Amino acid sequence: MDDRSLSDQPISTGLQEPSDLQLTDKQWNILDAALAVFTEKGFSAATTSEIARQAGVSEGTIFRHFKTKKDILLAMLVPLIRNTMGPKSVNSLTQMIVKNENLPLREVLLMIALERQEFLTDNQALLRLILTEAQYHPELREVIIGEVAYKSQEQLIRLIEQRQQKGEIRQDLPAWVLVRSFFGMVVVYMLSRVMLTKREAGKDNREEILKIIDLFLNGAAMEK
Amino acid sequence: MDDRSLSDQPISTGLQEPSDLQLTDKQWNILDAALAVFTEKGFSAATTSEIARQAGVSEGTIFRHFKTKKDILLAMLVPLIRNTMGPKSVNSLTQMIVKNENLPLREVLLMIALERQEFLTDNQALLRLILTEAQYHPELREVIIGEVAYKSQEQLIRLIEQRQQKGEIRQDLPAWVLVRSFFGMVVVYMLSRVMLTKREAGKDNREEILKIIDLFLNGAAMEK
Amino acid sequence: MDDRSLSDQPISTGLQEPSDLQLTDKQWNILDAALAVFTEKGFSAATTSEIARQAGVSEGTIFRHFKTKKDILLAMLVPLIRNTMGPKSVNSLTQMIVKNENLPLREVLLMIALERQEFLTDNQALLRLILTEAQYHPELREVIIGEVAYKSQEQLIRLIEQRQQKGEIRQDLPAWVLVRSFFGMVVVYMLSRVMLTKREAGKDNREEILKIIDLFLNGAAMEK
Amino acid sequence: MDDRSLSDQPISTGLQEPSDLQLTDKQWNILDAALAVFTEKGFSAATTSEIARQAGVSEGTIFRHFKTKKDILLAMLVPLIRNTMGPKSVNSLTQMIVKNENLPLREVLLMIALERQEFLTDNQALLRLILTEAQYHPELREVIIGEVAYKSQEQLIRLIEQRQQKGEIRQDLPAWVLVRSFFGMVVVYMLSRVMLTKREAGKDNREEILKIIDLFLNGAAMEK
DNA sequence: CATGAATGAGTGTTCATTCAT
DNA sequence: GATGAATGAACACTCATTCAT
Repeated sequence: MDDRSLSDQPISTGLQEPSDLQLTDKQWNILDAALAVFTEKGFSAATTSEIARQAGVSEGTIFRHFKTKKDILLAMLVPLIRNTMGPKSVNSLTQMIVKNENLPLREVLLMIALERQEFLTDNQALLRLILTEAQYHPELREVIIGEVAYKSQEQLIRLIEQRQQKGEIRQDLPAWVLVRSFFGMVVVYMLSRVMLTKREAGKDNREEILKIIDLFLNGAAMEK
Repeated sequence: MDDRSLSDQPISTGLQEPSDLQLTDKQWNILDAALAVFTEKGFSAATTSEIARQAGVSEGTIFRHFKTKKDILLAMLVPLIRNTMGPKSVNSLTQMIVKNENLPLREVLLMIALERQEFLTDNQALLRLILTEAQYHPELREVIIGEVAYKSQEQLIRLIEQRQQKGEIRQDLPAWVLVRSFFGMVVVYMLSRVMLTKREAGKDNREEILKIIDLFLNGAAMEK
Repeated sequence: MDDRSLSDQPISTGLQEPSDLQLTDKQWNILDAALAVFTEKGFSAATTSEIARQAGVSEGTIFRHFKTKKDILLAMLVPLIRNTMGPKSVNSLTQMIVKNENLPLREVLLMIALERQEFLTDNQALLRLILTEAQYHPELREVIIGEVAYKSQEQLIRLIEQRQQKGEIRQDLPAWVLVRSFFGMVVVYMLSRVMLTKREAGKDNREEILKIIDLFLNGAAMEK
Repeated sequence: MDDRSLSDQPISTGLQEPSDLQLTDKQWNILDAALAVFTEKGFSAATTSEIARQAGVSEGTIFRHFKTKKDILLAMLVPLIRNTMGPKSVNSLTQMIVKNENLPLREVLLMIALERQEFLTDNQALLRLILTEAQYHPELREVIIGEVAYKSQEQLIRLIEQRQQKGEIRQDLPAWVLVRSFFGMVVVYMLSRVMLTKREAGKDNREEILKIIDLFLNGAAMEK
């Protein structure tokens, strides 16, 4: 599975409908090529000529549609985040939370974790690009925080508060502490899995995730 | 607070003693300037001419001391990680763990978290550079994993296993799950604090960290 | 007489028809300038910036057409040798030999010598460049030997063997000894003429060449 | 046999006696290294730092003794030619001519050719350097012509005229035509031997040279 | 006198951007 | 609108030459 092509990536479906964003076929070709080249080399080491070649257009054409190289990056990433990655993340969270209001929290957290894991695996290269370039392009940083981080956190906070009201969850800790902690536990586990191991991606790690959820719910201390 | 200059950064103290690494004053100047420029622009977008200007030397001088631009990066980062960042992290962990064997775990975890927080705050820009460039330079990746990540994790695992034997900590979860989870909770909290807020760095957040530790030890679930 | 510009040089007529070699005007300009600069300074001391200036193009343009400086040299010299210098030499020899089968050898040798002299005079600077750079570029060396030296020698051997069969020429010496010797006599005479004297090129030296041919045919020894 | 080191080369013996030329040990080291580097890379592609390294001195020292890189070249080549190569060539010719006044010309020419061949073989790289750089440095050109070419030719002319007076050699051709022709025959034979073949240097080619001398003396034409 | 670190102009080469066609 | 040749400033890197020690 090639996670470098917008057309093959789950995340890119939003862009496949050009009318959505008033993008012509040609512009879409360019952004698709840009995604591939930027993710492989990084923004700075990528060249517009390679993007042009991969897009099957001339270099001149690129600059007819996008004023600068930076514009290509932002024109590609910002809508991707705003229209696809953000909504997709938020909606899937919302649905899982709403649909499963009566499921044990443990089950819901597992679903969320597995879904996040799939997302991270499928979009590894893209996420790496986004996080790297966010350092140098504040526009990007703001979109990520505003459209993905903040909104996702909101949904998780909703979940936690829901369960706090139900009495399933401690009420003496602010919801955001619980949310960020859970997120941190899961993400660090996933990253270490991706970075440190060569285990094939398919291997089922549901058991390991369940251990983390158990830890989150019941704590590390010996039960009194 | 300028966290871009080696001379102002705690982490760089190891390098400030040139004899340690056989670095001349001039070489040190260059690496100091390189840190500033690489940190600001990233490796690829940084130019040797700007490094030269900031170091107050000619461009030729840079290449008398370092064969390529990439060599500058690695000559700066690898010793920094290997000789300073790594040992510093590992030793402070080791000491805190050994010295406080009889302190409640909660206290030890607080000390560790606060110390990590200080480290992260003081070396923010440097850490960002290291993690970004680790993507493109496997040498760097290996040093980080080998000299910092792996060794630090080992110390924390020692701590957890010590407390498991004492019966303070559950024994039905592998130590590494506990370690990575705690690490994830704390780091994501700190990162969100750094990225999302404008609160001045000085503000005491001991209370918040204690909440996270409470969560880690006692879990999110309502006590039965 | 400017023997440094392709456009003024007989040898370059083949290149002046760009279609022959798929060379655009601009590429031809660059190669023309390259010939001038390489000839004047030698390959190593010539700079691409001077070639650009003389070609009336920007330095970037040069590298759009030729990947490296060495490529410029070879793109200029190899076709010149292969398509122009080589065929021209070989064909004119062949024609002189075939057309004048019944002329006395003395007359044929004179024609050949005069033609070689004209060639050498017209292409002095170019020949000097080729022979100099052949030391450092084996590709060039091979082309010269294969396309000019070997093929020209073959024609002369044909002539000699033809005359040996007719009984005009001694048969107790191998043809190649006769050929290389004649060639050596003539070339050294011409080089010394070019290098050592200030006589204008136009001066008729037919008498002197005839003496050399006489020597070649009849030997230096007093007739018995 | 390393023909790149002055100390191993017949030609360099003249320079081994520093007092001859007021050269200190250090200067001699530099020139020795310069010879090696210049012959390998050519003047332009050679670097002063490599010369310094091979000479075992610092780069600064080089420029204390020789104002510019070009000065090194000329300081090395000009005395080499003037004091060693020239005299050696001329003297050996003179001796062979004077000592063997009564030997058949054929024998004398053979001795001369063999001696020239040895010289050329022993000093191949040096000769290539000299001829190449003579193009760009008129000082060099003048020394070669004045100290070697002209003086050597004079000796050969003396030989020829001696034999003309004895009635061994035709008197209807100017001596210089005979000399240059003989020289051309022999040199082109030797060059083609060096350039075109891989036969080991040691192989005896006395027979082939004798054929050339036979040709020179008796001519190519069938004897009437 | 010797050193070698420092220099800075210059090298071949790249690349984002422009613009005539 | 699309092209791709042309640009020229910038790039990483080199090297003959200088000069403080």
